[in-house]
Amino acid sequence: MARSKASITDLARQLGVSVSTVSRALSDHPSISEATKKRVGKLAKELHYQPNHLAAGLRKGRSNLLGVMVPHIDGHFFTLVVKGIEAVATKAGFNIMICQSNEDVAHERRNIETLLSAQVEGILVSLARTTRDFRHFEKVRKQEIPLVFFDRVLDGLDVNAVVLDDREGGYQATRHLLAQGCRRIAHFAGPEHLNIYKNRRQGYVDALLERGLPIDQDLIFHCDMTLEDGIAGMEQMLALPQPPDAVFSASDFSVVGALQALKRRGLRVPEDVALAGFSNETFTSLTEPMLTSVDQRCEQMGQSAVRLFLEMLQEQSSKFSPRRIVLQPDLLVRASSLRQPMLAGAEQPTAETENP
Amino acid sequence: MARSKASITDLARQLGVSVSTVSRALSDHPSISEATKKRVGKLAKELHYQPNHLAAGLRKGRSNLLGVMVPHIDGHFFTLVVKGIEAVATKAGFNIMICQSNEDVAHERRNIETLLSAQVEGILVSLARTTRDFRHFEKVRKQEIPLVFFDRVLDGLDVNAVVLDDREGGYQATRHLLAQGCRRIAHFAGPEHLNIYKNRRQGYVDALLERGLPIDQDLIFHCDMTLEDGIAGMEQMLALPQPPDAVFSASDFSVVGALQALKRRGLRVPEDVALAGFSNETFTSLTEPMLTSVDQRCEQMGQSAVRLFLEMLQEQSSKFSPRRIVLQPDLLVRASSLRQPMLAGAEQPTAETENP
DNA sequence: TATATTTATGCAAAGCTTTGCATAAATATT
DNA sequence: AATATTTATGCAAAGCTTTGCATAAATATA
Repeated sequence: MARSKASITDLARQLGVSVSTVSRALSDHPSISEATKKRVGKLAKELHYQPNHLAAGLRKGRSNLLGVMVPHIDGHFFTLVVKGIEAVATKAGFNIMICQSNEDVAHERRNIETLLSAQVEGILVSLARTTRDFRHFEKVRKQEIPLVFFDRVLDGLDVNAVVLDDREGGYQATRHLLAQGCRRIAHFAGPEHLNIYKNRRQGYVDALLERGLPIDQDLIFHCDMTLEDGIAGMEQMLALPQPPDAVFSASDFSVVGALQALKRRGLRVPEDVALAGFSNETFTSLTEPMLTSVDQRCEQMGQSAVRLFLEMLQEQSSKFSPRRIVLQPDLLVRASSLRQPMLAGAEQPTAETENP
Repeated sequence: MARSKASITDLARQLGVSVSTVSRALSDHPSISEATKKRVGKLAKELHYQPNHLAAGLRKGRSNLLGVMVPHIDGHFFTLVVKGIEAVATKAGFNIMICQSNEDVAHERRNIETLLSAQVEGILVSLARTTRDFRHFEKVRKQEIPLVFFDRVLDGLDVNAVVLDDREGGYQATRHLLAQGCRRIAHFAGPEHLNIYKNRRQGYVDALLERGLPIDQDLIFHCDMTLEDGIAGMEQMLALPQPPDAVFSASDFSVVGALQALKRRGLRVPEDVALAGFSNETFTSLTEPMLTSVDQRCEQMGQSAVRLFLEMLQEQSSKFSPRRIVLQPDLLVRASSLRQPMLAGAEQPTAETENP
């Protein structure tokens, strides 16, 4: 019947009261009598009244929108981050508007425009791989809109960010392998211009040095972290006069490659070569043996990003002290690296096994 | 300097022209002189003017927002669908607002409210597992807002939807196994109240019957499709007096379980038992052997859903003829089911190998 | 030169809410 | 009974754009 959209004005007219009364009644304002509140509520339901957020947002200067930009939605990591973002944002009364940069700066620029136009109250962003230029974020700052980076940030930039302690992840994984008795530990390293890979390698190096072990460049294999790269890397390692007894890979994909290469050669994991990866991808629990990996706290990263945004919102943008939240990785020890049976439930391999 | 937000009014004042002129200049209206357009454009850039979509949307009655609701964002399938949605929606000038129902009807109801309040111009939704009641969608229809379901739809409901032909997927997979010479084909079936699983099983049944083979209930294992279920199912099958020579599982997860169980027993895949799964999960290309699986055309599903929405938008909601788009699955043949070496590039196993 | 046409701009309303201030009615205070 | 207080409601502006209609200026036509 009633073709569409009833507005607050319609309600007012039908009830013979003013629009302000209706507005206040709907938002449960104390100076409206219970009686009218009920009448208004009843009619609202009957007419399927739907508050118009656009109008309200316009008037109040608040959109209740939170913009999110990721390089791409697919893939394990960003998906989970977005899940975390959605959860917290929703709870705080925000709707999230999502877009992908497709790893492309031009896209990124355009998306920022769009988000700003949509009057988002904040922007959470993980940079495209190629982004080096930051002018498009200037505008955001000019408009004093809270901006939070997550995972991918340019080093040295004084911005709000939540990142994983990748170095620590690499460090823990390597230390764990050492604790398992491995002494020639190889590393599959990713593109060094991405800080995440640089840091993971640094953790690996730190752990070895701490133990007084040399850094053997032959044991470091640089690649793009694909499964195929993993196979190639493993084969290269096995061809060495003194092959490694463990591999810490900066990616789960390449560690699967290593696993396949080893199996093909009839070598046993972890007895002959122990394996550890990074990211805790779904499939790490599906291989045989299951793969030890470093969990990146994806959901928590999303949650922290939103919380940071909410805090900034509180502070009225007056205090301008960029914070950086560093999340601690979580080493998940599984069969691929377990040479010495552990006590049940022990997921922190470091502390107690520290001394030789 | 200029603390924040310049509006069209500010531009008008500073230029000594009216707001309407500025508005038209910005939208490149033909009746504005090039000269003023340039002046306006210049100042707009200087002041970092940002059009306010809320205000524009309010005035035009168009929000350029498209609502999307999925049961959960994580996981292979929905992630890819969302990716597809985002791509097409963005191209059509829409921003997407995303929310999760967490497989919970109450959540779903609330989300619908939120999306409607946000004045979305359409809603794409995949139902929560538990949804049986549809009153919350009534409101959407009342407001004549285009509503498109994808993947999960209640049967018999006369709504716009884009779904996969799950029966065909099961049918093709089974037919392929038959063509590979398998004759005792087991099936791991999912919860029957979900039409996707029911249909996949139906495809399996149809293929067998077509070939004149009996449906052996001992060969059908009902479960929740986890990896563990797959192990259990496989072991149960192997204990039969006459074990199967192939398994078609309605999920990739349980087929990995089957693979593990087989390996543990020292049985070869595909020589002793051929395997095929469903969903083309990432890890299907990471196992050894790689797993044959049915691709669900996730991205295409998202794209189709948006296109359907756009069409409805065109038709002014006058013509009310719910359409249903049925996507054809794509059987990806990999080593786990390949007993007879195929010609390179042949991904359709049916047609040419039809007759015994 | 007066009239018709074109070109460029302005006025003001509308879209839906929210909200400060004012007002009317009802109740409490003396 | 007159005044003060409380309670409930209304008026009108504001938030930023868009747009139909009107108008002024400039150009073309007769």
